[in-house]
Amino acid sequence: MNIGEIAKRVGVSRSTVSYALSGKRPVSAATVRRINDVIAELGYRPNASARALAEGRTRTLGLVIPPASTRLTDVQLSFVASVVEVAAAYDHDVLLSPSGGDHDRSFDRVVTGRRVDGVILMEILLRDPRVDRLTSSGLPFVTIGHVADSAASRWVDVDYAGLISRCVRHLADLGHEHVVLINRSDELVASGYGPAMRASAGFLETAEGFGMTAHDVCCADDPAAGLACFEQILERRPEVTAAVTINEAALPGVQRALHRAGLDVPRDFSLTGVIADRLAVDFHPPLTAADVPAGQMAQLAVDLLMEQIADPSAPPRHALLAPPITLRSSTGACRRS
Amino acid sequence: MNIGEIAKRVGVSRSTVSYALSGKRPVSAATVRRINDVIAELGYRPNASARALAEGRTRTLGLVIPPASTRLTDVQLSFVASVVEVAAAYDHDVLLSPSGGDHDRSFDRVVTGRRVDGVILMEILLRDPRVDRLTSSGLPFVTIGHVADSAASRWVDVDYAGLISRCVRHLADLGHEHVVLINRSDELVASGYGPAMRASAGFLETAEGFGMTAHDVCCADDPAAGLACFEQILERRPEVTAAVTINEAALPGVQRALHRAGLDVPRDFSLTGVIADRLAVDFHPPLTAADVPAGQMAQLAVDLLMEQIADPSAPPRHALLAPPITLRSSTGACRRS
DNA sequence: GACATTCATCGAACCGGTTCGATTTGGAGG
DNA sequence: CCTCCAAATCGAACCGGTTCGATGAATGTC
Repeated sequence: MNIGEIAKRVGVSRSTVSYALSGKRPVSAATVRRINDVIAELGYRPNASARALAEGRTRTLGLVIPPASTRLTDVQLSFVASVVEVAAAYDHDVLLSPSGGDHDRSFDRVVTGRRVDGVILMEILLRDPRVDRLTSSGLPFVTIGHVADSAASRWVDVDYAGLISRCVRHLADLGHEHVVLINRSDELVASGYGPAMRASAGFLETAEGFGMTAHDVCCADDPAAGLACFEQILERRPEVTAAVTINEAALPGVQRALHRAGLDVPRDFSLTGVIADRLAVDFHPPLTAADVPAGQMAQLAVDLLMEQIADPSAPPRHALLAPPITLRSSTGACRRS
Repeated sequence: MNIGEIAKRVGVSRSTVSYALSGKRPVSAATVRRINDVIAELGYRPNASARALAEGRTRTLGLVIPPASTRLTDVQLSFVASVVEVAAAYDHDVLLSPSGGDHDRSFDRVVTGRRVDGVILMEILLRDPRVDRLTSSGLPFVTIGHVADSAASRWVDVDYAGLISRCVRHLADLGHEHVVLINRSDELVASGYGPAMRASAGFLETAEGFGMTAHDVCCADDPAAGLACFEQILERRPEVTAAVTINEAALPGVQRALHRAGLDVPRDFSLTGVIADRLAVDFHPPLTAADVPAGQMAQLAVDLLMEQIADPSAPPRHALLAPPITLRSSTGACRRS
């Protein structure tokens, strides 16, 4: 059942059926109704491949995700789900492509095979070869996170440097003098992962500005690493009274370490950072933290991408999100001095 | 740069280029080399839409996921990532479609627009309209979880009934007489969600067989609900000495409730169930539990789907996985009587 | 040297839509 | 009654591949 079959049954030409469906040229009301009747009766749906070939666009967006081996975090997951929903609101579908930078057959297929009209690239590095490939391919794309020459490209990011800086200031206001940053994993930092780099920079700079002693430590993205890492901090730097973190996955371990050490939050120790709301409220006690607004980022990313697809010559735009730091119960005045 | 351009530059016909690329007819070695040279030089990639139209297949699989509003669980996420990777190994891409079960535009587009060669349907209900739609559309599909008339369809599932039954037997062997099942949410049970129904059935039946008193309670999929739900159990049924669960999201709350009540695991209380390994090992103490093998399920689901796509007349196959219950430290002999 | 056979390649049709220019139809205006 | 114009519709070309039957050249056989 193709468009020719519909045309034959209605007794019109294929082009008339096409115009009736798209509305790009006027078709008499009576004809439209007959066409719609037949279509409903036969359950006809236009073939997406044929339409894509003729129109030169696929109504599909590519979403490049980290490979399964890099255990996706909770935030990433909800970002993916949100992207799919926002795209659906634009009547677009989402094609997934796992890419770690290496075994990139999938990335190749998606980018060079004109399978998609645009791409959203998650988890980019400060210098990322995939960004170069996309740039030279001419395919519209938006990155989550931004690269060095950010002005020329389209991106959405969370202002890790600014947020972490504000967290440190908050701790300084409460009288803390010895603070630590629990960052993401060694590997991520080594590979030039933006959020980790910027969090570290914002942390050290601001702490120095307030005359605090500050250390930043890397920690793998899992509870066990969080436990080990935090116990080491408590042992080696007993003077530390507050921690800032962007490592959500390590939090359960941090909590256990605090509990084992008999430290009460916030009486004996303050904890804050950039943590998705749903994790922050489930912590014990609920965390004073800035949200990672995955849904909002997805909305913005798709908006920016659709804008560029509609008008490739539009000037690059971007969004640096700085969600508010919500005061909950995990930070308090420093009791030690 | 299309196939005609390549053909012109090499000085052969379009069909020769096509055959050289697909290998479906012999082409002289010299010609193949010249074609490959030109292709490499121009960076040519065949247009996926044109190929799909001509071949009648898209080399794309559809993956129907729960909508973002239904917060995806950790296990679901890693399942999605695994499906994408397995599909990539088959040189196929994955198109995502969020579907809540009703008349979904996205689901419609994917299913009826010949956008995909086959579909994997996650989180199906015991009676699911989407299964009927797919069946009548003739599109190959595999479900995660199985419906009532399971013999006629293709599916992959975890044997929740059997696994929960074995968990209960394990607790019976340890001398427990009063047990509780912490099930998934009310809504899921009400809508006929297979794993919840089967877990409940296996639980009650087996407990009865051992002469235990057994209660199953529903609990929303988040830590707060887990806490509230478990505190209520401890208060209303103080005789209970062991719990079985399939609700991973509620676990942190259960842990806190146990801690608040001053109950030590496994000395005072035993806890087991079907829990993804990565969560089970991070629990304190590590949980005796059956894994939810998301990666293996993804592999099997894609295998089954590709098999059906290759030969639509192949007899339906399915896989009911019963991963081993790994003994860790969360279950022990009953101290009360 | 005539003929059958194989190998490499070509040309055209086809997949199912969209789109452009051309054609038909009907009504208004002179 | 003829002309003109706009509305509605048609026919053909096109998007970029795949595939089938045909053609021509080279090889092998007797």
